Amino acid sequence: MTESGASARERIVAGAADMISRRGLNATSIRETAKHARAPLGSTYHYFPEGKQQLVTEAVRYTGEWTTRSLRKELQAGPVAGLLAFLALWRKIVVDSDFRAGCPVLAVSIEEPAAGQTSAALAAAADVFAAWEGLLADSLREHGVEPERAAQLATLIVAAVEGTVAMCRAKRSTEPLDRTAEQLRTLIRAAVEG
Amino acid sequence: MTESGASARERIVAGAADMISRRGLNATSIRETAKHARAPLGSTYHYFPEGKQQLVTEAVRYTGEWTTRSLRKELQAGPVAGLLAFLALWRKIVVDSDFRAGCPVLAVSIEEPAAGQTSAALAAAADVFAAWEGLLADSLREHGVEPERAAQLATLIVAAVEGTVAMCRAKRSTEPLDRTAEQLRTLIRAAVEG
DNA sequence: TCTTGTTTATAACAATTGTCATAGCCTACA
DNA sequence: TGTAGGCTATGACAATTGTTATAAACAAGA
Repeated sequence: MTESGASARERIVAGAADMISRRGLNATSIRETAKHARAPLGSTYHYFPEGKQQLVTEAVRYTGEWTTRSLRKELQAGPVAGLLAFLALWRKIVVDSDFRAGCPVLAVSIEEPAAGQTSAALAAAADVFAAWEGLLADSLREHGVEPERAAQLATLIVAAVEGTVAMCRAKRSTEPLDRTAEQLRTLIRAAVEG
Repeated sequence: MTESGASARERIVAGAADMISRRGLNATSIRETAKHARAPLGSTYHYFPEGKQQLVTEAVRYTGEWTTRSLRKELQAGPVAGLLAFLALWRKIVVDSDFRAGCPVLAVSIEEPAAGQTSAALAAAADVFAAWEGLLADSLREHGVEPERAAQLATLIVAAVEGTVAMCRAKRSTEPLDRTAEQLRTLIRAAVEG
């Protein structure tokens, strides 16, 4: 295994996730992904013999893993802290990219799979959403929120964050994030205390 | 002016909006848009001399117009009724398309404009979001919600709905919409009554 | 050193993309 | 009837797409 910094394979996956988060799924070509990772095109099909579908699926999972790790860690300080960290994570991506990048999981979710077949990448996206919701719902329940309300709130939080990030990109402003953050924070606080 | 049902121009715009809502911006080609509208490719560049950029921009505005019209009408019965109608509108699109279609405005928002230039379509998307937020915030204020809270709530609602539609597509289920609907409804009710 | 398996390097393929040009049709008005 | 202008039809262009094939370079173990 040849290493140069991270492995070439990992660089390709991470680069694909970044490019998908900017341009969307279909506008991200394997050639440019390889170039972006300074890996040759041949290597891409060596590492991902099932082609683009496989690469995209792994990119979604990759994004899911590190965001989930971050969310789980921050939730140890309670649901409000977890929410704020989750928001901060996406805010950084949006701001650092000058409003050009967002969430690759969302990007994959809104591009129709090719005719007839169900997409592995889409299933991976659903899993990531479910993981986030699960972590948030668990934390809320641990802080006294009844199960059904916790599940509803978790879904609302994930959906609102994803939608807000997209709105920030369109408006080229972080104001939507500020507003959503404020409302979600008071909402969680009320649920936990009530 | 040759009419066949709606004008060819309008058919092209509406078809483009539908295709973008399924496949995303970059995967929607002008050729297929024309075919989908049963219009010749030549006509597309006749009606939209500025090319794809213009067509996409008009598709976003088109979507914005009829959703805004619907939202404004339903809000006359109060903010909760408006919310429910807004949710029902998107639910119908998601369900009728077997979880393949979503919101074209969101789709345009998350695909990076070509290097350096700012995209007219992206600006149109921002306008649509702002229009929805404005209508919701106005209604909330009219029902006694203080201005800042109304604005925050309006942003949260739009973001949550957009995010939820995407989650429904990934999961191939309307459950996210059910959960979000429930939470947003009680949230609005509390704000209006409080 | 020789050999085996991983990685890279190139080239080619059919298909599709946005865009443009040009020639024809076809309707409406004089 | 004729003529102008909106619309259609068709074809071409360079570029890019996903994918496959093939051969060279390379690494490490025998």
